[in-house]
Amino acid sequence: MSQTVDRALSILPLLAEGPADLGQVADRLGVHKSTALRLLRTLHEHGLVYRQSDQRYRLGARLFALAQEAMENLDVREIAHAHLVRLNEQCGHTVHLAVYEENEVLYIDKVESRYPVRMYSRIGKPVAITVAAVAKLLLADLPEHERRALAEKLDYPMYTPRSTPHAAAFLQELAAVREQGWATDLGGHEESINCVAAPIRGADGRVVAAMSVSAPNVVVTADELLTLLPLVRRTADAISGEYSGRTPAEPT
Amino acid sequence: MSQTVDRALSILPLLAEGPADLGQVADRLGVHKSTALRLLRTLHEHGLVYRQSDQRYRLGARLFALAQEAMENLDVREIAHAHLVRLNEQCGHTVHLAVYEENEVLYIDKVESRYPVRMYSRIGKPVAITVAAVAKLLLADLPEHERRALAEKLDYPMYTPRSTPHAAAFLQELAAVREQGWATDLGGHEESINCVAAPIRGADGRVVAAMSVSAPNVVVTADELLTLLPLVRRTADAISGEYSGRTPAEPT
DNA sequence: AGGCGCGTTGCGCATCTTGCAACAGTCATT
DNA sequence: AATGACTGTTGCAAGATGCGCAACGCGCCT
Repeated sequence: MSQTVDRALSILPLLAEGPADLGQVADRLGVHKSTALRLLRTLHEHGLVYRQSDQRYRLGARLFALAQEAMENLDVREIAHAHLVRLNEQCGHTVHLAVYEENEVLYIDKVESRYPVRMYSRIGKPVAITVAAVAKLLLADLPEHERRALAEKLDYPMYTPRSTPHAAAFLQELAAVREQGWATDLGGHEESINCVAAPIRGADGRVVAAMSVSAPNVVVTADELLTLLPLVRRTADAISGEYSGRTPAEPT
Repeated sequence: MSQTVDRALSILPLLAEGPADLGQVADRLGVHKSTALRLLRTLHEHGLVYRQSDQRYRLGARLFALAQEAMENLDVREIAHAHLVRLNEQCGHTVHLAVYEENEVLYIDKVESRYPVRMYSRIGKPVAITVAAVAKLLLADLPEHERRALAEKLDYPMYTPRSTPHAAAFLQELAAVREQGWATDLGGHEESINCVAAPIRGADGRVVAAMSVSAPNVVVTADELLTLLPLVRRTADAISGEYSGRTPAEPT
């Protein structure tokens, strides 16, 4: 809506792919070099862009700081963290917390497994939305039309033979998840990794976040992991209670 | 330099403090509501800003994704990661990788301790620049005038009695670090936590990153931690060699 | 030396942004 | 139920602001 800002912001994803010099930026924006220069300068002043020694531009440090601050300010995250740690102490596996936002599901907290074999994931990284257990819970709670629209729009990459293959299957899965109130991912993303997840609800019953426990086959079988379901659900409910203000946590 | 972009970007740190509604944003920017609205819309389209259910604005998901991508593209990080993991396997403690950029030092990678007691830190979080071992190494390598200017400008918070108290002491410490080629932080940030750090150098000998091993007193004493110094330095040198192209790592 | 490529600057024109004023919802109050 | 206050939203005209051009400076390679 605002041309100048629009152009300036378009630089960011472009630089996310890797460093670029002034000419490249100007070209890919379709503007004159002098224009690109002024935009980059402004971005630079705000620390969103960094000029490395070879004069090329990279994304800057303030971006990390911003993302960090933003994350710390999420109320769910703050409330949930202690519960996640406790759950990790009890079962030892990797625990994740995720939220849905604008067609994406992303991890906003994580407690690492205490077993030597760990799964790869990073806070802030968008989740494999068609297969992850937490994603299923978050999407299952969207209003009907929004859910359908999103499902149609998504790609369905076959990470493994057990990945969700297409929109129809996904919507069916979401319906089931919505019914049962919990979700799993059994080798749908990485062949040897299973997850169990439960929803965290706000005062109005809407799902505001989802949490999961993940573990590789080599540590526990899928069946063994499923025995943790009650524990996971109890933890999620405890967080829900505290988040919606029903259970006043210990004062801070 | 570009007014519109400047204003738009000023919204981000503002929202980082917490959600705000249109009026608040307009006020703090000192512009008309309609102006603020258009800026927010543009930010929204790019996903940098999210509109939560109560209509207030928050920082958006794409910000995380961008920060994430930016991090993944740092060459040092990519090269170093395997080495950090190996070091962690050997000593079991928390391993950090940090870089300097525009007056800040920030962690760009981390391998968690395998001991139950862990220190708190997060990738992307700015480091306590006046006390952290990695910060000392990175700043010690700055050109004389820049180093001095920065030292004068910094705050020197007394996290503990052993924190660096003022610029003079800091500059002296940096000189020593520069000489010996490694650095420590013995309880300068958290009373019970010690770190040993070593520099990673590019082909031209400049310090491009720094890595450290950290452990709380309850796990190993400072003296015991210091016995790891040779190992840390060897790891750092290995990364330096690979980064500067001298040691061609296994092909990707 | 010469030429090429890149980043940088000043400037006039036109565009895009701005603030206004009026409108449309939503909620609380009377 | 009607009133008022509040917030977010739209169309518009005036002019400040960002735009591309062309020329310059600089380092690098031939």
